[in-house]
Amino acid sequence: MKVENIQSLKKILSDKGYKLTKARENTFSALLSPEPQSMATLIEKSQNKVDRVTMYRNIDLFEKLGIVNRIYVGWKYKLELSDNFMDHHHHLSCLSCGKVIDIEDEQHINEFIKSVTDKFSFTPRHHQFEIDGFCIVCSASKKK
Amino acid sequence: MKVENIQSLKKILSDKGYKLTKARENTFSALLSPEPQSMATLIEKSQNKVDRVTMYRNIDLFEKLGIVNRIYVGWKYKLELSDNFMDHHHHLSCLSCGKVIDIEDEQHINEFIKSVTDKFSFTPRHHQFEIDGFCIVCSASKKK
DNA sequence: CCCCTTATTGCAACAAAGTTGCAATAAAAA
DNA sequence: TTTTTATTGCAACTTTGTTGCAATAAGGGG
Repeated sequence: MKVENIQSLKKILSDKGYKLTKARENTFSALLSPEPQSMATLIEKSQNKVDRVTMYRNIDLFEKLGIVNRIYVGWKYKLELSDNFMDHHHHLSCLSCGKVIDIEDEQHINEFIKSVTDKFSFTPRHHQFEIDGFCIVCSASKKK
Repeated sequence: MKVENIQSLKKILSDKGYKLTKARENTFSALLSPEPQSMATLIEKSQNKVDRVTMYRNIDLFEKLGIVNRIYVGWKYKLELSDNFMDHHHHLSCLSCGKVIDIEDEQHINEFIKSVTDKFSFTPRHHQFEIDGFCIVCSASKKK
């Protein structure tokens, strides 16, 4: 469900009976970024182009259409354009200082996902694997 | 970091220089439940025993101490008492209708976790594995 | 190209969720 | 019991997300 440009966005929308509007084009533009972004950031980037409420509604729609992923980092969620068939985020998150460490390694994971989704006839869009705990620094220190 | 009773709660707190207070006892009581609960539920359960703000502060503290886990289900987080060494939640979440399907199967996962956390000298507290996509019903239907 | 239908937008108003500063209070240590 | 220091509750505020509705703009059909 990767969106390459405005035309492919239009196709995805119209296939489901939705319209391509200026607000949706701008929503899409705001999403272009190498990093996942918070809702607040998207809203700010689109100041006086897209209304706050419309932004919420379109992000919801995009998510249902598989155009964007909502991922959790620490306590908050962020948004990003879907990229490949299966986007993913694997990280370690420190409960104390909030540091986030990204991890790679997919092999085991991919088999696991396939076996599970097949079992429920579930169509995966993206996945997220988070381990919460304490980083090497915070494991040692006493308070805070 | 499992808390068995008020005495073990007191020990965990005082070991780090925190005090055991009535508010914290009540926060702990509210957390007792077979199911993860939302912040709103905890606040409501403790009506006129613990102030809203204090509840937020103590839940934050408990999380840092590893007494509670914050888990994401669909779009919102819920809270639960830590139970074992490694709590976990694995589920499929439908982006369209919001249905959540729990999955078990740990084997691959556990090795994976160990290899990764060892590598970063990270002390795991709990983990969560979520696959977002479309359930068998929503994969078929056209809109919404 | 214009008209018509219907989805979509922006606005205003509201509801929910989370945060901050501070004076009063209650643990725990002495 | 007194003293010290963390913790609480309150009030006020910020941020985040939602709802209803009238005005507007896509896009399909003639």
